[in-house]
Amino acid sequence: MTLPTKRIAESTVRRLSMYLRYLEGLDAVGQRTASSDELAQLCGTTPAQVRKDLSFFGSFGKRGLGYPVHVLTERLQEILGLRQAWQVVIVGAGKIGSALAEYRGFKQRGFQVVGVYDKNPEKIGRPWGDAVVRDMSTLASDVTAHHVDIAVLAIPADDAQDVVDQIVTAGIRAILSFAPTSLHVPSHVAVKTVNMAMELEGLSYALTNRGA
Amino acid sequence: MTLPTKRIAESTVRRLSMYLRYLEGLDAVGQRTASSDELAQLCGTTPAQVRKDLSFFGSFGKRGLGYPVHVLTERLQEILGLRQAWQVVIVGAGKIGSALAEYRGFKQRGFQVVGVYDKNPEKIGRPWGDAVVRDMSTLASDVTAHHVDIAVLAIPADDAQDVVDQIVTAGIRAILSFAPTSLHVPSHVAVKTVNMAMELEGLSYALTNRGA
DNA sequence: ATAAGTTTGTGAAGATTTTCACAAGCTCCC
DNA sequence: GGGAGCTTGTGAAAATCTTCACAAACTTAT
Repeated sequence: MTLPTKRIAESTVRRLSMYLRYLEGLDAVGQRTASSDELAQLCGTTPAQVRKDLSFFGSFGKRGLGYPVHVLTERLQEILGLRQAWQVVIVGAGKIGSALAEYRGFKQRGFQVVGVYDKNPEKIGRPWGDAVVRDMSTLASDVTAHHVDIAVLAIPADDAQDVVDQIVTAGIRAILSFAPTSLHVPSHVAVKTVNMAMELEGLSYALTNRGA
Repeated sequence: MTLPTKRIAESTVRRLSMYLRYLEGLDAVGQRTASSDELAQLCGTTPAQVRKDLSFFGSFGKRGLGYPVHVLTERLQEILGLRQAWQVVIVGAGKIGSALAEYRGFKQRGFQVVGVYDKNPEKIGRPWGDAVVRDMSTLASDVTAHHVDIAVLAIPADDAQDVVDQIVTAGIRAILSFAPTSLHVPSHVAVKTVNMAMELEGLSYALTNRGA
């Protein structure tokens, strides 16, 4: 069904995700079609970029009219793999993991939190959202037993690689890390890192060198 | 002092930030020099990339030896604008803002939280870290009065553009947004957006299309 | 002092991503 | 039904970013 002949750039996938967000909004208010120009303005990109991105996956639009909102919404969900449920564990029962689990769009889009883990004895056993914080020592075996797809790492940088090695061995397939460190994984495991310090430092750079 | 003749790519700046993180670590344990190869392995990039990135700002290394850790650390801090204090406000007194303010590297690198804002009357006036949550209606005037440099937005997508417009008018120069929406600002304002949903969807895409 | 062994700095080549530009196709109105 | 007016889809061009490859320069050993 989804058969992009070439490898799709990460930047393209990020934009697809953004198109989807706005298309869902347009669909909700009953708008039937949207042009590449309209999508581009909403997403802060260019019409040509929108058309090119979508063209990798087929031709959905009608010339003279634009793209059918509802159809394209479903197609993007399919392309992005959002029409199925993913099993997610959150590692680190702190503020970040909590913020993520709280975010309504999270569950809505098929990301099911099946476990929360921490190594701090004071946190283990405590209720946490719908779940209970479990001992990190059971993480690896749980990942294997429940076929967990994605692990969200919200733990200190120094602990991150060790946990990654464990869950990779246990069969994890994707990792979203908030630890400010680079992670080494085999090539079949997908990794994204969100590094807040890096973003802030990017702003600091921009403020410092704005004239140049 | 810092005079990169060309515009520096955002990806380069992100890597500089990462080099700095590891260099600080090496410096702390007393290592005197580091080769491009060592830095590349730590950061998950290539030696050529490291050398190219650093070469934009001058030649810091010694052939046959590598880069002087301490000198390069200071130079990168300077380049990234981290040898001065930035005034930061956090908008939205929720989990994300709290996680950020809690992060020790935050203050350590010169990002001073001078105010936390929320529009929820139940939160206004409550203690929050070292500060007290203030009414969002005072945000704009505070930004102007205290020459705030950076605003961290941890609020719902629907509220984001409105707040952005206010603080831009009030003189903000940089924004780090966690709201899952694109923001429109004049070109003299720097913006970074961290979109967790987008990252997760990127992983979903990778899981779905891993074979291709 | 010399030779052997490293490692930087950097033009040039290569790869990737974005933008351009326009033919082809669709709608709507008269 | 035909023409005016939009909008897509897409090769090709342009821009951007990464990798290559090697001379130059430094260290260390002898």
